[in-house]
Order: sequence, then C-alpha cells, then structure tokens
Amino acid sequence: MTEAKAEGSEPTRSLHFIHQIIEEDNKTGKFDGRVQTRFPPEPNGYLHIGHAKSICLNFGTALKYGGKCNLRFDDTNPVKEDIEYINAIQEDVRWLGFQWDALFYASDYFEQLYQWAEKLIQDGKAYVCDLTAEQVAMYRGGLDPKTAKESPNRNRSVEENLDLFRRMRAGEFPDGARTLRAKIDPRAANINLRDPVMYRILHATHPHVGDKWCIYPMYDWTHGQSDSIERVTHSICTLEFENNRPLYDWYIQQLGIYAPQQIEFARLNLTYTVMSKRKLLELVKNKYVSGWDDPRMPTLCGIRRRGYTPEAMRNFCERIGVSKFPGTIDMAWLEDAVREDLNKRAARVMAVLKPLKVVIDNYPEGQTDELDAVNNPEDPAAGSRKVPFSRIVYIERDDFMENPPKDYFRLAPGREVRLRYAYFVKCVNAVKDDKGEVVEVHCTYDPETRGGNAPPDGRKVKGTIHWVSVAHAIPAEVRLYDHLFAKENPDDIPEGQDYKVNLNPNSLVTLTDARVEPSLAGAKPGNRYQFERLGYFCVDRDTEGKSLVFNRTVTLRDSWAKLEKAQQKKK
RNA sequence: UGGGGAAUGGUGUAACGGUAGCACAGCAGACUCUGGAUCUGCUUGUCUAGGUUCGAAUCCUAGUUCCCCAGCCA
Repeated sequence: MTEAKAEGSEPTRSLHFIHQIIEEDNKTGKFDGRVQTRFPPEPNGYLHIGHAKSICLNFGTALKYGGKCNLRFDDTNPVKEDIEYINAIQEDVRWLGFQWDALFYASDYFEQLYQWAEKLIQDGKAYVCDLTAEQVAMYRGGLDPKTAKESPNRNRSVEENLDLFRRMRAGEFPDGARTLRAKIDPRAANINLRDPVMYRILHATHPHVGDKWCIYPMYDWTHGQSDSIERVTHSICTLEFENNRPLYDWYIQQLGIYAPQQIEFARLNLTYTVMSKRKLLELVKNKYVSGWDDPRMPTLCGIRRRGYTPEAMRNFCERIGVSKFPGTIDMAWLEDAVREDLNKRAARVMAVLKPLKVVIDNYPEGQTDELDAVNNPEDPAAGSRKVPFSRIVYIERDDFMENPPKDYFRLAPGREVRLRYAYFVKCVNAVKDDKGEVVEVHCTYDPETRGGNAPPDGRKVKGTIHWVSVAHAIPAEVRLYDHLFAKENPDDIPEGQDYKVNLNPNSLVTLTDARVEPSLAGAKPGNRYQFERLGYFCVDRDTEGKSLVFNRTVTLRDSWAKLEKAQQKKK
C-alpha cells in the first residue's frame, strides 16, 4: 500500500453506481454538466416507503449536483387515478423534506404527444389496429417470438390511418374498438417491441384535464417523451423498466428529439410488509387496516402517523444504498433509523401502560413531593421538569413478579428497586384478589434516597423502574403496533392460500387504561416522546380535548425481552 | 421455450488487478438513576469450475442460481 491518504485530503466516500455514471457524464460533458432528475409517480395510490427511496434518490441527486428535480404526475390512465392521490402525493414529498423545481403532469403533454403520433403515422411508423385486446395478445404470441404474427391492419394506408386516428380522437368509436400501434417489429425478441399500443380509446373523465380526451396515450408512449420535453438528463427508474428502455429509445429516435439517459435501480423491499399498490389498496378497501394512514401501513402517511420523522426516513434511504440487486431489507434497519433520531430529540416522560397500584406504607398520607426529572439526557439544553410523587403510585405490571427468576432486576417480594427520580422502595407484600391475581403491592421507602440518589450506607439496587402518582396521573389510550405481517415474507404462503393469511393478528394492541405523568396535559397531535424504558410514542390525531391517544412508534431496544425470549426457547 | 438483468457474512452495501471494509442483526463485556443511550471486543462472506497474472471479488471461458417481461396497467 502506498501513501494513498494524502494529509488533509478528504476521505472520498464511495459513490453508488448511479452517481458514478453522473460524475462520468459530467466529466465527459455529455449533458454539458447539467443534472436534472424527476420523481414521476402515477396518482393511483398513496406513496409508500419504496417511493421514499426513489424520492430521496431523485431529489437527493439533484441537490448533490446542483441540478433540478421536478415532480411529474404520470397520469395516463384516468380510470385508476384520482385527485385525492394527487394531493396526498404532494403532501408526502414535502413532508419528506423536498421541494420540486416544477410541478408537471404528463397530461400537460397530451396535445404534443398527439401531434407526434400523427407524425409517426405520416412517416408510416404507426397504424390503427382493429384487433380486440384478446386478439392482440394472441397475435403477439408468447414470450418466444416464433409464436408471433403481425396484425391484419398493419399495412393500412397513411390516409386511412390518419382518418381513423382522427376519428378515434373525435369520439366516433366505443372503448376498446381500436388502438393506435407503433409499427416496429411484430416478431421482435423483446416483446415490448412487437408493435406496442400507443393509444387506447377510453371515454373517461381525467382528474387533471377533465373530458378533453377520449383517447389516452399509453405510459410507454408518454414517459420517455415527457422526460425529453422537460430535458431530464438522468431518468432514474426501477429495474422492471429495463425491458422497456429499447422502446423508449425507439420513440425518441423516430421523433428525433432530445434523449435523456435512463438508469434502472432495484426497488426497495422490506421484511414483514407488502409494498405493492394493489395489495395496499386491498388492505384499505377491505378494512384490514383503518385507512391509508393506519400506523401499521408502509405508506408515508402511515409511518408519519406512527411517529417516524422525515429525518429518520432520509437517513434510512441513505444507508440502504442503491444497486441493481433486488434484495429485501430487514425492518430492523428502519426501526434503528427512528430510534437513532428520536433518541437525540424526544423528550423523556414517564407513562405506565398496564398499571399496578403500589402503596408506600411509610409515606405520609396527603403529602406530595415535587421531584426533578431530566427531560433528555442526550440534550442538556432540554432542561428538566418537576414530577409529583405521593403515597400511592402506579408501576408497570411487568415490573413486578411474585416469583421472579434470578436475573429479574425489578420489584418482587423482599426486593428493593429505585423509583426513577424518586426513592428506593422495598416490597413488603402483595395483595391478591379471589382469582389469585396481584392487585396491589405494599412497599416501604427510604427517605434518604430522595431524588433517586444512593443512600449513605452505599446500598445499591439493580433495577430502576418508572411510575406515576395515582393522584396526579392523566388517563390515556395507548396503541401498541407491531409488524403488519407475521412472516418476514408475506408472500410465503401455502398452496392455494392468499398473502392475507400472514397478517399479524397482534399488529395492534389497544391499551385503554394507561396513565401518563401530568406534564403531558395538553400534548398535541404529532408530539413525540420517549416513555422511559418503553419506547417512543407520539400523540395520535384521534386525541381530542382531555382524552390523550398515543401511538407507539417503536420500542426501545430491550435486552430483558431478548433474554426472556431466549429462555423461553430453551424450555 | 425467447429476451433483458443480477450474484460479496444472517441482511444490505464498499473495494474498480495489490491487507475483503462499513452498517444492521447476533454474541460477549464495560459503564449507567432508562435492562435505554454510549463504549470495547468477537463470530460469520467474494455462486461454482477452469484459465490469465508475481498477485483476481475485480479480467477471460463455461456453468449454476435468482429477478423482470406475454395489460388496450404503470
């Protein structure tokens, strides 16, 4: 190894293959050093985490190279698209933290596209076909070109084609009666080149251009030229469009217009969820979830409601990288990304999810203490607050065990623990109901441990648990979320079954009897907190007036839970 | 069956003929008023077989496996 690292030189961070291509293009002057990308969603559904990867890539690339990135709706199919989606998509892109240079609609180019179509007809490069959809499929043959044959209408005269096409536009024919097809090669090895359909007849109202058209261009006839019109340099898209690139190139070449460079990358797959728009729509429509923004959904509005931050999302997209390998990323990465972000910024508070009453026998009745609690140990500027303490407190049910294993550090008969920020308490006895369930625990406290400090005798406790004062606590509803699907790969299903058999029946557990510390009074929807020792939570939009509703964004890392699980496995 | 792509630890991603690195997960330990955070250490990898070369994840040849395409969807 030579002295590769010159002193003072920046360690060069490695570029993924797309940025390598761009830097190479900039070096050779292919696009005069210009970099322009775009995010081109179809407004037929809500954006999901997979789109976030594309958004971060496209907008991030423009930002990195001082270029432009537009938002363009590829709205070529009015029967599936809707203004609801157009609005939601814009909101989601903004939430992620990006601002487009221009907002376009592919439908803005419909007239230009139509003119270009007439030009191809004039040049003998397109023809009107009378075959039905089924017939077209049959004539096109299977994957093997040997089974293909050409359309009987392939050699119509230019005049007849032009006349028919104009009458298609004029609305003379019913839906599906005819199509305009590119005259390329009926027996091409690449099936996309076997005289693809350019226009279909669709008497439908378009969400953006209304009833202006009754013929609509196919995506393939629209996408490349739209990029060309906008002068996109690097047209970044997902792998499945590799097969279509030769077709886009053909159109651009026949038209003799500016040619962007298409680069394909692998779309994002995540464990324990589905990303297909069709499936997400089905989950919403058939009420498997409460809506597009159900916090269990991988939609951007869903994870937003769940409490994820845009910073965490962008960081996640940065970390997973960009390549052409269609792998699946472990959901744990996403969770790690939010934890990392929220750890630095979320205020710590105490909340008891499943309350168990603790009476401190030797604490004076009617007395209240105001104890200092740190708001965020990761951020001294966050300051501190007062938390009220009194004779009866709630602790977490899971923090008491009558017959605990050795490595259980929490409260148990005869054991002493620290109540966070308050006192050491020692369990005297537990009171049970007729069913044998512990309903109340009695403790004594040590006044010398006020503030949670160790007593003069140097006594130590292994566990510190959280609590709220019964007299001061605020009731709250807490929604605990888990993976939407019970299997890493929801599509891993038994013969003849459906992916929905893998839905996780415990993906939502609602706790209606939680208590939170009084400082949370007046918390607003969207506010994020760390409930100490439990996880990160945010105030849900269902919160109204006094009734607080929290969503669990993600649990804290829990080495005790891990231990428990491991021990259960041993048994 | 035709065409287009891709293969590096459990997962994802670097290395561009010269020490296989990073992150997540996992394991062990330190520290701790969160079994949190932080810190330290560890396990695990170049699809296979040949070849070129002083030297191959990288170049060549052959094979294997996986993904995508047969909408008037995008």
